[in-house]
Amino acid sequence: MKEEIKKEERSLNFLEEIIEQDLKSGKNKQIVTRFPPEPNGYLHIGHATSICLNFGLTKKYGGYTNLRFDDTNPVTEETEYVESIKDDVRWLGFEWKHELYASDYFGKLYEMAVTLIQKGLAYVDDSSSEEIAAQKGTPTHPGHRNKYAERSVEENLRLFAEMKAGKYTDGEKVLRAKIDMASPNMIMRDPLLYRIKHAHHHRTGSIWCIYPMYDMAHGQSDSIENITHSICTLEFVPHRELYDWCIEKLDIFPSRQYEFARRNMTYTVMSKRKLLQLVGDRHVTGWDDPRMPTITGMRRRGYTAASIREFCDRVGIAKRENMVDVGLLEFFVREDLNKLALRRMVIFDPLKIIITNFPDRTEWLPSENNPEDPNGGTREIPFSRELYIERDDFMEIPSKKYFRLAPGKMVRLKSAYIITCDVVLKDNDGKITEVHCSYIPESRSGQDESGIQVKGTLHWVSIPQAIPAELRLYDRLFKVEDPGSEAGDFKDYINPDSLQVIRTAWAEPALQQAVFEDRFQFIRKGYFCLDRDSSENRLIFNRTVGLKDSWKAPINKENG
RNA sequence: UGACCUAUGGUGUAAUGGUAACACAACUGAUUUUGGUUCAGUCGUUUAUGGUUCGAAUCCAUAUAGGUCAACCA
Repeated sequence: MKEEIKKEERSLNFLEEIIEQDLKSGKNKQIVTRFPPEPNGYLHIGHATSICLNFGLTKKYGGYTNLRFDDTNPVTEETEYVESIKDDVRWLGFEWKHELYASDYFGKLYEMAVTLIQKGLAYVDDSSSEEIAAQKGTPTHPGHRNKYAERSVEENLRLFAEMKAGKYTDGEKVLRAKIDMASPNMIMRDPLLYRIKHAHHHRTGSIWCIYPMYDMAHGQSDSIENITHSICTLEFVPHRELYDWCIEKLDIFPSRQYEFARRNMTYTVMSKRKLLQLVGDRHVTGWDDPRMPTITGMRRRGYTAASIREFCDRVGIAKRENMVDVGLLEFFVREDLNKLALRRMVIFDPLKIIITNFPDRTEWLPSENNPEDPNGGTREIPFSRELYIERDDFMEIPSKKYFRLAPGKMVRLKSAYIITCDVVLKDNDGKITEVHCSYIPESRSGQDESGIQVKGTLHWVSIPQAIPAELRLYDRLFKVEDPGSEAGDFKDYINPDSLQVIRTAWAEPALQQAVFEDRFQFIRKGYFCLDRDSSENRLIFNRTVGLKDSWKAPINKENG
């Protein structure tokens, strides 16, 4: 019985366990987390994991999550990114309690630095960055202090004030914590706290010319906001010692840092630097290129927010390095889209069919919008003498398990009639130009009295009413699972066929009414959405993901 | 010749000293007016070696492998 109860519950991840303990022990009355992006790039699927984690935790346990921009480096940060990040978080379906900026705390952080100086725990160093690096030692050899570490509190106070006042040039002086130059943790070897940058800041303008480093800003900001659980990725593990040191020495609210492993995914790259290169070198059309692992790219490609959330929740988090198969992400989109996508018929590569015994008129046939949705309703689709089917849905000499059209064989046209192939017409090169078929009038969909059972059902469009559309078929951006770990430049592994454009596909007329919010399943082909490049008289669809395809063509490779 | 983090099916994540499990993938079969969906089933897992224990994926030791740290980035 105990086992049955256990099965019902989803097991807790390590952060949920910590939180439940903290709540139970009374250490925290409510949970406060933050999502702390640096506004210097666009959010990607890895950030989505962090967003879902941070917001999900406070939603589950009560409390709230702040959106805090970690904007302590004015030279790389821009307002453009702030807006895109807010837009992406909102689109994902989360609401932050407060919109905050580390730059909001520049005054307080300055005061904290002064406090450290007064306690003899920080000093102004005139060394160059090269000198500081050299004095730092190596992981296996301790570093050593220089003469600047001996400066008096008064002198440090004066110099730091002068740094703030703009008396010195960039790089001339820095403020360092006075901790331990022999620490086995390199981060603790008198880390830099403040540096001089005469640069325009996207929010504070030119008020400041000194800016705090990450370690002087992040934990302190957490503390100011009473963040209870400060969740970050594994590369910050060594920083935790310094994070705790600052909190202890400054005697401020004890936020605690916890680390989880960042999310990696096959056939893509996730680092901002690499993503920026792809955009900068024009390997993709922009941050929102549907092949990008960015939130905005995935959104344009047709991914739903719900599917991304589901992906993040069900893949889970832990502390070990991971490489999630992109197929898992695709599974969650298909799962969501299958429930809500409107079924439509589109011919990618047309083959003309003449129904020789069908009169010269148009018959409108109802077809369900979504077999998974009982309330989905139907639409009318035109049927006529001249139709298009997919070229690869016909084979002159069919292989054994070919269910589709072939000479003398019967197939059902989806929502219409059963047809038989009678004659195949070819041009001088032997290419099939046209196939003549006859239909079985009693086999009309929904009122079939023919009694004929066919193995295959094809999608089709009526030529006179067909509307042209451009299709953009996306494939993985890279040819290898982990481009970052391959020899040479990761860009050498870009998949040259990651975008296949079909200039003119033929769509059923209902697609003329497509709007951006619509999600479609082009029957037997895949899930599609309208691209924002579309215009009044030009429809462009992005393939979000193909349908799962268990059909293996025996001879010719096929089915894009 | 350092410190820290991590090792569970092909992938991701559980099992919190008591029968190694879930999802994806793969493979069978059934259903199907989408070779989709759905349903049923199959496949396959504790890095190694010692130790503690009635009992170890779990605790301990050693080894091995992978990752992180020597930015005036975050």
